[in-house]
Amino acid sequence: MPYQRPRGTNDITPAPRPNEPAFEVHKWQHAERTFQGLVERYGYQEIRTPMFEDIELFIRSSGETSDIVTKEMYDFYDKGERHVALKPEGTAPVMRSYLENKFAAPGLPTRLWYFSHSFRYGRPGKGRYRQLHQLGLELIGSSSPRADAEIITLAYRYFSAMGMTGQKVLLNSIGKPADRILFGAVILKHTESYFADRDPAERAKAEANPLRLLDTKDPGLREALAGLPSILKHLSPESLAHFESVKAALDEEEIPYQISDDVVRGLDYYTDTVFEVVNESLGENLSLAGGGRYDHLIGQIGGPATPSVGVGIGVERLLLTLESLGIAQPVPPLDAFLVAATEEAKPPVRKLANHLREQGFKVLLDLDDKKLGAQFKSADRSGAKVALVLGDDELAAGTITVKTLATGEQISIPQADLAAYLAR
RNA sequence: GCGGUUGUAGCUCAGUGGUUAGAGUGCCUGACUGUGACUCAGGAUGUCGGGGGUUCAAGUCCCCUCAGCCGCCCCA
Repeated sequence: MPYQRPRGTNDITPAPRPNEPAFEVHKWQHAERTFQGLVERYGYQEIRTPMFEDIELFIRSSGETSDIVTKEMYDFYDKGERHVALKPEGTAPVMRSYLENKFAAPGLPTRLWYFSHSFRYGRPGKGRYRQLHQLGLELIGSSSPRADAEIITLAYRYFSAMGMTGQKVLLNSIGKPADRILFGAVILKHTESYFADRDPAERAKAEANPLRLLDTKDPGLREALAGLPSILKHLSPESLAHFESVKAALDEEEIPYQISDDVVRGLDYYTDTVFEVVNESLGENLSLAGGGRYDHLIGQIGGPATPSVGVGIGVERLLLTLESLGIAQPVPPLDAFLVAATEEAKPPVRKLANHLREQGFKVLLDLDDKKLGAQFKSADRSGAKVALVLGDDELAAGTITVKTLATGEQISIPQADLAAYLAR
């Protein structure tokens, strides 16, 4: 094998890859179309941004101490000495474009969706890739709790529309930056004795962003955190009221969720609402989607303060979850495979193929002058619903033989009735 | 980035340091003169992930490396 794909990347192929049924292109197409169909009914419009950006954009938005910035960025210098990074997430580029191109509709919140690559330089594994794909939504310009609920609702309904069951929304609020500074101090105080005899690097990391200690799996640290009051007890009255309204709006939409006060998210730009969507069948540690409100992001990258909320959905993880749940995805069928029974029938068969294609049918025929039996074999493997046979008898009578491949049943119909037969 | 584990035919996998590396399945051809799947007969296929080393001899032992998977970190 002279070459193999770069580590942590995937080929998305027309036929399933061994052990990787999720990377079949028709499943991806279905996922994209379903998403587009759903969110466009809510007024979202597509946006496409470049695959790479000035690295500063990500440092400013995600936060200098975030893991994405400190160790997971695919960055390089181009021939003009520009320091750029393959985008590690979708939100910052969309916000940059929004600011740069000023396409906001006056008087209306801006609703955007995207389907995009993301790149994260981590150790790959199942459901964890260096090149991954995200479907995302951004609702820019509303501070209403209904905006938060709209985003969460759409994420949840999307998974349902894909046939998924068992997805859970984990919901939390991390308040405003001021709340977080206060709560961070509380956390550090609470874990002071634990960190007293830890190494300085670990201590520094904790001090840089104490909130991230909350979702630790380290048993010692978990113990040290025991008895710490919930972040929800430290919210300002405004944040608390916002959180209550988000919950009420989700109840109204009948979206099930569970409050999970250890969901803190890895990016610095979130304010108030944060959430993740998980599914047991994918594994405890992998989330299907994550998002929240980021009222200060646009301000952080140099624009006017603009309240916004969004979500990113992991396409690989979505499809992996559907596989592990055994949820079948529709395979686009071929309408017919045309078979020429005799040499004389070949030109009419080619003509018929074109005729059917003009009418919108998906048809295939033999290219390699195969014998009749081999043509049927091709028909069988093509996945076509029927084989259409033209030979001397049919040409003389103006009929066509239709064989249903799954059952082997064969009937003869007038050629004039063929389109109506296939369309039924 | 850290720890563990795996890598042999298209696929699933056997293979005590000792001829020319096997099985099942799939694939190709034929029996089949107007019919795929079933049956029967025949056939092709490997850089044993890659590189180096030890040895009379390496798929097998050692080192390095690449890739997958599991756990950690983190997240989609």
